[in-house]
Amino acid sequence: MAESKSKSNPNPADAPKAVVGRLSLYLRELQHLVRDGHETISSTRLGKILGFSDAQVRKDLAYFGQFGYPGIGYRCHELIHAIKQIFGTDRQWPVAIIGTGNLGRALVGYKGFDNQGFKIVAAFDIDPAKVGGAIEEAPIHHLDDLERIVQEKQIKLAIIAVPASAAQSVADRLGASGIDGILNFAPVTVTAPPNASMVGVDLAIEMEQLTFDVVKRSGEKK
Amino acid sequence: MAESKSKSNPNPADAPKAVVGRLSLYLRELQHLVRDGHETISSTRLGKILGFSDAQVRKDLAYFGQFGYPGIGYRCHELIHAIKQIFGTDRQWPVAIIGTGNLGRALVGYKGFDNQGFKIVAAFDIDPAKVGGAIEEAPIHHLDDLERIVQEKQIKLAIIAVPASAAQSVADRLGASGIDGILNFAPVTVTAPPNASMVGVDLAIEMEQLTFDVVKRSGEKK
DNA sequence: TAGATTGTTAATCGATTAACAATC
DNA sequence: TAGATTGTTAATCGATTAACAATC
Repeated sequence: MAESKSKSNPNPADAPKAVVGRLSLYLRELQHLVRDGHETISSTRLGKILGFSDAQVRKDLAYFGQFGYPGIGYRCHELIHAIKQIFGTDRQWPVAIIGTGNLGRALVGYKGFDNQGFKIVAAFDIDPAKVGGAIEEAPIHHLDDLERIVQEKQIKLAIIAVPASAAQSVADRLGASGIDGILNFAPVTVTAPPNASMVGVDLAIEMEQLTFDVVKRSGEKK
Repeated sequence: MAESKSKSNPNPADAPKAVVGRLSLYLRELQHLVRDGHETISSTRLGKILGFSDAQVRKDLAYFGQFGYPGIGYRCHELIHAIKQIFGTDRQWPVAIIGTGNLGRALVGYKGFDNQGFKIVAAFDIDPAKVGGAIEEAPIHHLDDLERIVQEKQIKLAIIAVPASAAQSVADRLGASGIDGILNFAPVTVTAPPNASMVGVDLAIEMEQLTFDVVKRSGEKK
């Protein structure tokens, strides 16, 4: 019954996936702009850099609030702060990683996570030779200790970097441990546990998207 | 003037990006289905597994041809073959990787690439201590030898795994060397060289997409 | 034949773009 | 004030869904 919002005030939760994806690109670009000494940026310029229209930039941001100044544009620092709040990355999230093969180890050491608000605080494996060790600062625990460590360290996010065959069962265990979000690198369709969100990244699929474009071009140019 | 195609025959090159993305998911799922012994699959079942409608599956595939059998569904093997042809991954693509840090090394060893038609045949770095070595089977060359090796090994695809600050200049050099497609892991906006396609993967951005969902949910549930 | 399922058309839905009054 | 630029509405464009004749 507390229905008082102005009619034309899109709700952030209604933002389409595509908009949220671009929001990340805006944030990344704004951070580069600040490093280059820019105080403000217009929707036209920001769009040009990223290959979007000025209208799209403004519309996208309008889902989340009114951040701009007519005649001026957007103040970079201010907008960065606002977007980080939207993503929840104005604070640091402790993250668990499951699987310490090539990819898992590389992800633990990936500096881009730290910079953007993610800190990998624990790794898990089932190989007794690895358990007890550590990668960078993160201790490697046995997967059987997942629930305990997740509780102790208040971990809400996890990264799956195990073979495809193990991915679903790991996802289920993560759900049972109370994890809220899972980033899945295993190249397989995994059903998200109830109450958890999931994002999948398949590296071979990204390559396929590329070859499709390359093959398409070579067909046209012939 | 050889304009004889039936009017309702969508051109593969017209397929929206979203459709091509799902095509990769269909391929991946079909491969799993074959491994599980399935001969055929209906659009309804395939859609259900991936969370799409039956109509969407059929419409997506229709961009590329008529692959189904009314009353039967799609023959898995046949459809896999057709999709691989569309992506050009019915043959093996030699791939170069630039940057042999944590991520670069992990990508060279990533088995998912081999399985899907990509073989990393050369790595590049500018660190004299690394040049001359090798990762798995791939020799590490100096970046200055890029053009020569690309020609010799007929490399068409490259992966950028260098720091953000170096990404654009590496992309430019790749373009100058005649590379057709670039998969960029550096967390920065990179402009594709003329005549080359580019796909970007930003791992921190994928995590952000996840936290957005997690934050959204926690807001709703309160 | 009856049942299953496709490919395609038309209807619906959603996202992007264009335009402009309001604002600094 | 004149110039720049926003937020928002309406118009356009594109993608998804529903429905169904055709087919096995």
